[in-house]
Amino acid sequence: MQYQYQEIEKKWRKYWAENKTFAAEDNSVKPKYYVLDMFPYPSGAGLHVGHPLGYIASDVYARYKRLLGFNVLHPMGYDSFGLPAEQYAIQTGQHPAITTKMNIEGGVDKQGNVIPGYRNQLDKIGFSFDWDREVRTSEPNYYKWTQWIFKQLFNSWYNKDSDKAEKIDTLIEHFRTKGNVEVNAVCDDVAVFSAADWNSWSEEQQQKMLLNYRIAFLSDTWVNWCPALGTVLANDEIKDGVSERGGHPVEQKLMRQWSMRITAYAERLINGLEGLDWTDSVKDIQRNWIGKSQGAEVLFNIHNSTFNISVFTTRPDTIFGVSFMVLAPEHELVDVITTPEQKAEIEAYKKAASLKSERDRQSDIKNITGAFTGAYAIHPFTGNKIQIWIGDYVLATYGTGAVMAVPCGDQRDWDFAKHFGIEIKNIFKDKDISEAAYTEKDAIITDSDFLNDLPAKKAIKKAIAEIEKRGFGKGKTQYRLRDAVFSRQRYWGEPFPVYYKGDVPYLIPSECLPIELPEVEKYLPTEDGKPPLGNAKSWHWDEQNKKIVDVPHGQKPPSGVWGLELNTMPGWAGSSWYFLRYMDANNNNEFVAKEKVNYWKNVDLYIGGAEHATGHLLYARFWTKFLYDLGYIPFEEPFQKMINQGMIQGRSSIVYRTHLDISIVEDEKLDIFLLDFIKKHPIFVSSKQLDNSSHSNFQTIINKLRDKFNNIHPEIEIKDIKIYQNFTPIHVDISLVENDKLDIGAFKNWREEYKNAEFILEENGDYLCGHEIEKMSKSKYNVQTPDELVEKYGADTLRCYEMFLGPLEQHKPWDTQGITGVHNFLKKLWRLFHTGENESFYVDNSPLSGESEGALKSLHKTIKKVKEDIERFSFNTPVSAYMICVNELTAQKCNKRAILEPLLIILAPYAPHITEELWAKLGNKESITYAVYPKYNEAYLLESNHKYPVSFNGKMRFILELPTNLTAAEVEKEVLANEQTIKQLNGQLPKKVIVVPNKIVNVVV
RNA sequence: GCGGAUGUGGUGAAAUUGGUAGACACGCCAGACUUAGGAUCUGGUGCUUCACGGCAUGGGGGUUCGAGUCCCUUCAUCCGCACCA
Repeated sequence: MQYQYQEIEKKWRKYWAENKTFAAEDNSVKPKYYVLDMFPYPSGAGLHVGHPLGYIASDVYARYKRLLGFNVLHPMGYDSFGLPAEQYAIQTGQHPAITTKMNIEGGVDKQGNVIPGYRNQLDKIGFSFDWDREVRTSEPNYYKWTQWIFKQLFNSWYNKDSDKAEKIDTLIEHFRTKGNVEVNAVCDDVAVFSAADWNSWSEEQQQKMLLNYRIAFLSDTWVNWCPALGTVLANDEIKDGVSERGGHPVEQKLMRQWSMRITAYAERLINGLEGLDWTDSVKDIQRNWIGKSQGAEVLFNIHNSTFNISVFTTRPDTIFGVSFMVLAPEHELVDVITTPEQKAEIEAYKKAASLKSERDRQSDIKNITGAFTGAYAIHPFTGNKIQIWIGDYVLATYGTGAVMAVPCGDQRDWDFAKHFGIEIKNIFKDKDISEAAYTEKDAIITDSDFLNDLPAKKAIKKAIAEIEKRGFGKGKTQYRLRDAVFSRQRYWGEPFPVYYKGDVPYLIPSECLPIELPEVEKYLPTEDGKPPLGNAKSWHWDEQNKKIVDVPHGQKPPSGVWGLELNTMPGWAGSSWYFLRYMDANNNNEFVAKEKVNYWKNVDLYIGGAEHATGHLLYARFWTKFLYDLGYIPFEEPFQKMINQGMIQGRSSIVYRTHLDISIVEDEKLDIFLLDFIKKHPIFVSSKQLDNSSHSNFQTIINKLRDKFNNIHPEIEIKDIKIYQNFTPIHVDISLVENDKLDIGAFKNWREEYKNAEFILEENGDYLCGHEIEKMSKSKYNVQTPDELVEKYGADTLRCYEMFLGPLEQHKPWDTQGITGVHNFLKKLWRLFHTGENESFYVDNSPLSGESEGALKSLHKTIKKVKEDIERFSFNTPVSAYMICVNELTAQKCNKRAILEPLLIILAPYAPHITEELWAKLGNKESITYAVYPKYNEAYLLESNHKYPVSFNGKMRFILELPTNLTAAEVEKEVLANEQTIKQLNGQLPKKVIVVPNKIVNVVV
């Protein structure tokens, strides 16, 4: 009986779905294990073989854990809000909800394209997802809770004293009784106020003050505005100065926006990384992104002015080396301090700087520019007057937007000083600063009053202490991380549960959630530039009746009715907490029930791409810490262990096109026929013949085409005919190619213009394509879908092959050729169970006898190897181990149930369908999913002899088989007595003999 | 510039604590069986040499009886950050 993978796989997928085989238990005495894949965005293009790579690995692990007796949570869902569906909606008018649904469930889109549907594609691969827990971020019953979490963020502030988020009520109480004097909060700059002040304020004034403290807050901020997408973008959504999606330019714009005070968590986000089992690379990217630096904030008075300039420095020890100051051109004091004589120059510089885009400013770093304000600061220690400059190497958005320039210790300051001829004072003992600044921290400070003779480390401490003592500054930690902009001017996202009285935001009561996305006529901004929700008919809140009401455009709402928020939430809102929802996906009363989150806790294994390092992974950690602070969940880090799978690159096939080169006896009118003929007869040269124009086929084709041309145009006399020796590489659809061999017939039908193509072939008559490794994309015709492979080889083959390809984390090219090897392995496995007459199912049920020693050894070696490999997340090596085992058992003609049955269990995580089938054929009534992973027995692996490789000076010369129970001395004796040794020594005396028992022997001569 | 990762046959790769480099596959070569095969099976296959042997884990150096593995140095590719004071 043949291995009928199509039928088998269909049968078991049906069985699993009907029996809910993979449903996780919420109340179980079993230990829990939570395996999660990164949330996919369901795009219309569907999956290619790169996407399921991580899913297969996590599925193998999930199934493996079940065999070990764990209660495994392995869910899947969709991050279904997002730009592509909305862009499509703008183009076609189709509601993004419809597109999104189709992308998940399949169908035919408006342009007639068949959309395979994510779910259909996933199902074919045999994943053990618990589909009853599926979530979609764009479903109201999901985003209800995203809105609810937003409300918690709005209703919280960050208390630095307790170092956690607290309910805003505690803050209000504090304001009411004590004002804000003793409040130690992460907040915007606010003036001091008393309890009396607070109590005297109007509701509006109080609300506005609270916005300075809330963790979700509304403020006027400089945002990255992307005109092409019509929305603001977060820093992590911008790559190289353009939008990550679509590559559109981005500009800075001052807008009133929702933000999240993620900066409050900067320190905890850095510290929390320590205990995580993530790659150093992703941890570093996050540390880098948060960008912690420690130093001091120092105030410099301005000569003849009441103003002062605050600077942040990481090197307060070099304060005696300050020889000038530089402000960012946007610094608020620039206009105030500039002297009348310098006004013109400063204005010109400011203008020039403002015209430069962020990108130009970055790319133009070699060009040193700046202008002198004419003003002077007073050095706080020496009292010296120091020049104040402006320069665009100082960023307005970092620190205080001003620096104290120490040219001897900072290269940028040094360059600036050199360029403008400003004094460079050396405060480092015995260091030469004539060619460049000395930026190492190992120099001894000199010429610096109380810091003299101290190394940098000690001097920094002493300088800060002195600065604080004298009251013109303090030690400070600065972060590069910015608060995250949380509004998007788009339609397809979560609506905010917010309405406005004037410009003060108020929350919709929790019992009224979700606030569902309204219908709009078009998905573009309104004519007066408001976000798409401005097009909605019903988008006002009736406070009294607690419902959304219709207020016609241009009309003033009646009293008690207020406009709702027009922005929507960004993509990362829904994905920042989805892993919690899987624990309790259908709960209508809570975002997750306490007892469930207490049982499941955090994700144990998280698999996905490394590209989310600064976005999703940071935001999800932030929200997790926040929910922990408020006591909703019992852990602070969402993803304990993470593996970042590598990208699977495409392997493009290339054909080489050229054409005839004909010259005729001149007749201009006929040129058009000639060109047409040439165009209709493209010539493709097989890749190995490119340098071989002497190939007889070249002449054959020339002759053939000449005859053909003469037939059509006998009146035209050909002067010369040859093949143009310049070959254009063209991507050809990989479905027309197998093992680099082109299916010529299919190729001719692929494109109308190739119908009459001619081919210069290899000797054996094949057309061989060239190939290139590049990203999988439609335009390169190199996309390999899992569906095709499942069709051709089965899901088990695909699963094993994707794992077999190489280490999960590594980037690797897709090569379909190798898949047959894995397919053959499964066929061989099948044959082990079909040794009866006419290859019918047969296994030997009799107990093992002496001659099964080899089989036992093969089996137990494999049990051990596979277990160890999976546990260290080496997903590729177990496949080889299975192959070796099946090869050995085949050679031994083993058909014993006692051997084959455990083999099925250990293989089940990789090849679930075929193992279920054979497991059932063995007479088992329950799914193999919950079988017990076999214990490996060391005794079967013990050998009586060991084959010692015998080396001379480290070079292996021969193998000597000796009993394993010999001592090192006995082994040495045996080796030295061996005639091959005597031959190798050739009369020389061995200096030393190294014997590692049951490993190696090395003779030193 | 800073930080991280990766370099092993024609290809994907393996070698878990330093101990036979190239397991397992693909591809290729030869053979068997077939009307045929993109089916199945057997054997061979790092490079070099007629051979004994020699050379091989990006390059150079070191530690060691022994290095793909540890240390130093250098090169290449990829990723992240980049006037962050």
